[in-house]
Amino acid sequence: MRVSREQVTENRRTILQAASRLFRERGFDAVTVGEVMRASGLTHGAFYGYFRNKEELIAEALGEAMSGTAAPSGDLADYAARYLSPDHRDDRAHGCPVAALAAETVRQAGGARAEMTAGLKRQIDRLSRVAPGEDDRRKRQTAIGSWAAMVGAMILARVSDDPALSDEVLDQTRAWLAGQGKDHGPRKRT
Amino acid sequence: MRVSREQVTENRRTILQAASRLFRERGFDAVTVGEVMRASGLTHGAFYGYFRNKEELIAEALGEAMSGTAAPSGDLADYAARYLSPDHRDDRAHGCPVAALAAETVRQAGGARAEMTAGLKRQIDRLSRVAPGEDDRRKRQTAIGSWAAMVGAMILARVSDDPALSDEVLDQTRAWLAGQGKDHGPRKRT
DNA sequence: CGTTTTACATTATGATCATCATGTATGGTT
DNA sequence: AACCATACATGATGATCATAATGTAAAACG
Repeated sequence: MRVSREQVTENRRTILQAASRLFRERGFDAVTVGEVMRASGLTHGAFYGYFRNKEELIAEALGEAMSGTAAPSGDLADYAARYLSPDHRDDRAHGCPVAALAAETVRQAGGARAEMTAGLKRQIDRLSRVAPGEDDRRKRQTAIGSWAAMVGAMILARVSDDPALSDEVLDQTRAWLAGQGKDHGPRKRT
Repeated sequence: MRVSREQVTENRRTILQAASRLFRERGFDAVTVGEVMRASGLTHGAFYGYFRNKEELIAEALGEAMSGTAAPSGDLADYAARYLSPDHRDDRAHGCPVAALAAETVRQAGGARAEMTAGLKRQIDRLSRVAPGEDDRRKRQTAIGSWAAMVGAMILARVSDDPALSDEVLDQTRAWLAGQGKDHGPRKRT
């Protein structure tokens, strides 16, 4: 052994965090196992002492990323304002794993999808708690709709190569959500 | 020549459509050039008579897919109801290229991003025309926010491996959008 | 009808990876 | 201090691709 027991558990964490960062930045396919290990200060070959294969790394790194998501502090509008910021748009590596990786996770093997689905449920539950609304059913609906809008807006803002359009998508979605969230008293009449 | 002039232009269309379908279904990376050609009834080698490289195919196929998007008929709620249907969720190959490919297009070379950005602008303009709202500014805001929610909800619904959650995301986003769209009279008070 | 052009199939070529095999040196253990 | 277990580095291996080179047969054209 070149490395103490503690080093090993620390290395595992390092690998997972490096992978989580790199995957969010460039996607699952574009990041090679060797690259993850290099970013962790180890060599390619050491990888298979930690994980059975790349698929397992992807699932665990995604779980890591999903767990690392900050719980909403403040109300839903505050959360949306932070989420829809240019800083978040420009820092994929440390940003929301759903916006960065959900579209690719669909085609990933079971483990990764399960991790993301579990993360989605947690996120919807947490947002439901801080969402405005009359009853729990309505709060949850607001949480789901708002969350979908946040994720979608981030993806659109990132893909646009026109900076003005990109900013507009973030700003207008934020304003639109704020307008939506304001009041929704009992609405009986058409 | 084994093939007439007409065949050549038809072959080009066939290749682009096959690529557009395959890319939406499985992503840019997972689809090989050989596969696209096989799906078009030709062999791998013939590809380079039609396109300079895979990058060029991706840009053109994406442009094809973005142009093929149906213009909204009816109001925004109708459009959202069709967009957020289980049929659309389950048929990536013929569905919205933005929901299927936007997240990967970010990392693609210039041409593909430009095609998608142009498509986004067209789509926002078209949705703005049918969006409810007092003035043009507000209609555009509603269009952007609603479009973001639709794209986001589709991505979330597709990644969820829990069918109940997947259906809930579609249903609740649709209902939430319908609620949002109802009325937004002049709102001055906090 | 003969010539030329070219779209295509076939077959390399070379790069990139994921995964595996082997040797080695050091921490753990008694 | 001596032995053992193992985490690691190094260096295959084999698969998968994108891209390119070459040959061929049929369309285009005079």
